[in-house]
Amino acid sequence: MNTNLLSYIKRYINLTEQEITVLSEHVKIRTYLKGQYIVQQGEVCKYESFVISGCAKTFFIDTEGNEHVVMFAIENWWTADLGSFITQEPADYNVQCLEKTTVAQFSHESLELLYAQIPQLERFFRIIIQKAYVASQKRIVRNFSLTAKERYLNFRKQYRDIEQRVPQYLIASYLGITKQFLSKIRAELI
Amino acid sequence: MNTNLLSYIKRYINLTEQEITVLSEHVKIRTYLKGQYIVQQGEVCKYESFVISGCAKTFFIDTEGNEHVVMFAIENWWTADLGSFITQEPADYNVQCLEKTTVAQFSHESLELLYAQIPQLERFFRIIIQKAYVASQKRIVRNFSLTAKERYLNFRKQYRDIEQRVPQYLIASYLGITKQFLSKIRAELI
DNA sequence: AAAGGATGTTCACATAGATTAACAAAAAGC
DNA sequence: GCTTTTTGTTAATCTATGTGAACATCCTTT
Repeated sequence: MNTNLLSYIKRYINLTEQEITVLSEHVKIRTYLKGQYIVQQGEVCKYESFVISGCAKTFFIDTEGNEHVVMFAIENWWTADLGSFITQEPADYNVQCLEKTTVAQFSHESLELLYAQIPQLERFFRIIIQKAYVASQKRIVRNFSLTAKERYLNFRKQYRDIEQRVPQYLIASYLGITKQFLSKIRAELI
Repeated sequence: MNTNLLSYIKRYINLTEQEITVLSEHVKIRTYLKGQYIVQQGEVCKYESFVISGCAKTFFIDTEGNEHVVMFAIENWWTADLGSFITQEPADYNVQCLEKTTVAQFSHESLELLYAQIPQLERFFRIIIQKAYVASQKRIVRNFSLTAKERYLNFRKQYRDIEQRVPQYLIASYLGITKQFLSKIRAELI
């Protein structure tokens, strides 16, 4: 059983040795190379993935063929197309690795089995999702009430570790602006 | 025990008669008049509220004093400042009734007690929040990839029942545009 | 070291949507 | 029924951000 994942789970719930064993039997560790896809738009999202090491972006291609970055995931973050995972219908998003990335994966069937065998996991995932939901709402609010420059500064403050690792044009996409405009903002800040 | 709430919960989990009794002991039914606040920015959000009848808006006032509508809630929707409810810290948002509104409320303490006594509720709220999270992510995506007109059309299609009940300028605020620009879009559509 | 691709910058011009202000229409109060 | 308040519209002007194209850097790979 991966220690990163285990200590992450233990922040929220307590598990017995036996439960940990059950859990570990249903988690699959997998490593993807830079550029590989964990989830592909149009295919069913098979796993919820916990990032052990590396970095991935979630994005989609709109009707005009433009790429939009929805989120990034680094160590100790979860990534998936949750809508697709829940309903087992085709994904709206892609998840692609920006570096060599190792993840711990839960399949849909495994997770349902685990919920039945370790009811505490319902609590664990409820808490995780609650936090993600709150963060998501805050992002909506920021997008409406802040300028591009303010959003960029906020991003830098909140995700400095991500900012160091991913190219500017992906950050621009995440912020909902063009790379040229981000470049202009960065120039102004010096 | 309110029938709306009960049948809503039964869509996701099965409860015994005894569990329903426990549940009903911890739910408070309350009616607010038009204009009253269920949650106030700056105060701790005491309840998660399930709307039985009526309509409410969630909004916040930014540093320039402008109001931004974050979401609406009508029959069978939940409303709260979830971030504040979870952490029991001051709320970022207001929830104000747009009509006379009756809600079923769960306090933080009640809910923790209920989770302990009816573990299935963890599952129920996990599922609810997962759906809310997915919807929230989709909204972020729409805000980035669609024009104001497209967002308005999408809103009309998805929330026709809300569109009928709330003034245009609140819809404009929800969409992140001015009421004047929404008016222009509406004129174009005829 | 040269060549090629990925990434970042600058600038001129275009546009979606904001702002201000005036007015129209509908709803609520008296 | 008339007045006041709330809600919705129109139009002129302004601004934040997008678009396209050219160029500059910086990694890779050979």
